[in-house]
Amino acid sequence: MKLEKELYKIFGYKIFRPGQKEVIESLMNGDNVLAMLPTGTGKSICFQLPALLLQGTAIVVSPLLSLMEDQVQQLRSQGIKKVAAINSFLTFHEKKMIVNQLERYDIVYISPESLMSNTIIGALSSIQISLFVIDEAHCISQWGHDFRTDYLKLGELWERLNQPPCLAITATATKEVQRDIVQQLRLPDVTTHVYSVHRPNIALQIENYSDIDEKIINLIKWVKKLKGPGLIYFSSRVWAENMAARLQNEGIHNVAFYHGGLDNEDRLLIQQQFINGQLDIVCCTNAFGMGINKNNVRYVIHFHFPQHMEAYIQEIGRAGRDGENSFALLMYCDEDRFLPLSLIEHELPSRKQLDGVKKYLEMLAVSNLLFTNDDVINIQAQMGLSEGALRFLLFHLEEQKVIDQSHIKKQAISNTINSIKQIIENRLNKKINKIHEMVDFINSETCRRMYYLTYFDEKLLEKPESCCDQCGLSIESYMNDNIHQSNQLQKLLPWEQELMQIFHQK
DNA sequence: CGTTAGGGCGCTATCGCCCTAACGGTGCTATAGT
Repeated sequence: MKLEKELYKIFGYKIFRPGQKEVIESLMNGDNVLAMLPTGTGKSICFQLPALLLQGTAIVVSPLLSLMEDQVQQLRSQGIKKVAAINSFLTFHEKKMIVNQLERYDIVYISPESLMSNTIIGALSSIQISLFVIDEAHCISQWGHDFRTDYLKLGELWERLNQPPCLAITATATKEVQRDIVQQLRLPDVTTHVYSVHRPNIALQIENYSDIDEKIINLIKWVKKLKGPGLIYFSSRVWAENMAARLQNEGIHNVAFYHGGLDNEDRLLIQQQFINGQLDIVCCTNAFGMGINKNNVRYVIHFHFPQHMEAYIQEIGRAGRDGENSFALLMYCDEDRFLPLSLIEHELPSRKQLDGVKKYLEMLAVSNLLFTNDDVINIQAQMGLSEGALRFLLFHLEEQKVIDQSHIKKQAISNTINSIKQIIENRLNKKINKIHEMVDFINSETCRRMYYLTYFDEKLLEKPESCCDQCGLSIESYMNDNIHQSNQLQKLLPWEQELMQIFHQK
């Protein structure tokens, strides 16, 4: 079959981008596939095209509501109508309508949380599933182990659905994350199509500052000089908001902030304004990024450094998708090291909270009481657990069968709590290690590009002309032309300026 | 680490100061009925 012909007929593209055809052919062949394709190479085509060609319904697990809505809308605008997203935007009635006739759809987008509902699983069991797709599959590894544990149940579900061809697709995953994805999904055989994370058109720079005030002053300097549009990453919401205001006070226009605390409407608005070019700069937390399809982002600044190399690569990778020269700047000062450590520690239940849970469960068990929804609420309130931590806890209590169909196994409580403590400790160690890797990268004195490629088990084959601060790069090409000129003029004395103007005839 | 919220205290205080503890980032869901 001529895949190119179908590609043209359905999507209007004449040729495949690197990797797309290979992935599609493997899927059409019935293989399970792990694919890592660079950002901006049209990852969704990899499953959309075979989903439309194959018999049955493709299930696409997607991490964000906005991603699902985006893709459904895009497909519909291309005349592909048999697509749907099952999520909380739907009314009960709408949801029921779709679930009752799932087989009529070619592609159904769904969150891992919705996917775990018994109604949905029941409906899925009775239809033919063409593909089981995990979009942004690094979420399994990055989020599944902590605050979105439903990601860890996908493997079991896939088995229950009789193992239809599975595609796990992402832009950024180390070898270790790739292994984790395959293991969590319980894929017995997998065909991997892994392409380079190398982004030659993004120049890398890291700067050290003695304290936070110096950093703020320099951020303002950089932002005034750099050619936009740009993204500035912070690791707290308050910082993102305050610096957006500060930049506006400095006379920089079209700046907004974005973080998970905004309501859906505002988030959508800012995304749209940034994509449409009405905003030049977004000060954001790591909430901003996935699903932002903007080609011409010229720079990404990290005011705070991300928690691991993968996140760094993901975030700087939002620059220069059009292939034009772009700039990634990381601003570091020593006191930054403590924030991520403390974030991590509050993420999972503490030992004290776990001891409290243990007491609570033993009390229920002694009285021969069932574990009800009220108990979930009580535990969360009494121990002061975040929602993420609570879900982490429930996931492991259920997985280790301390709580099984509302029954509590008294003999297992103590051991399980201990083993959860162990899991948390391992998890913390891993994450702290990742932060150290990040700080090592920042403090290293070798080529930045070679360093991160090595981290992803790749070799630097060809060094771009404008590489990194260690290899030397000419910053001028990333500057805002107008401001660059006026800065030069400002340094001149008035009579020099006049002379300049005469000679340049401006 | 830095910021902030909240409690205690002084002893002219429905105020102002100081100290301490807590927090800091990512997202999904809701199974009924006019």
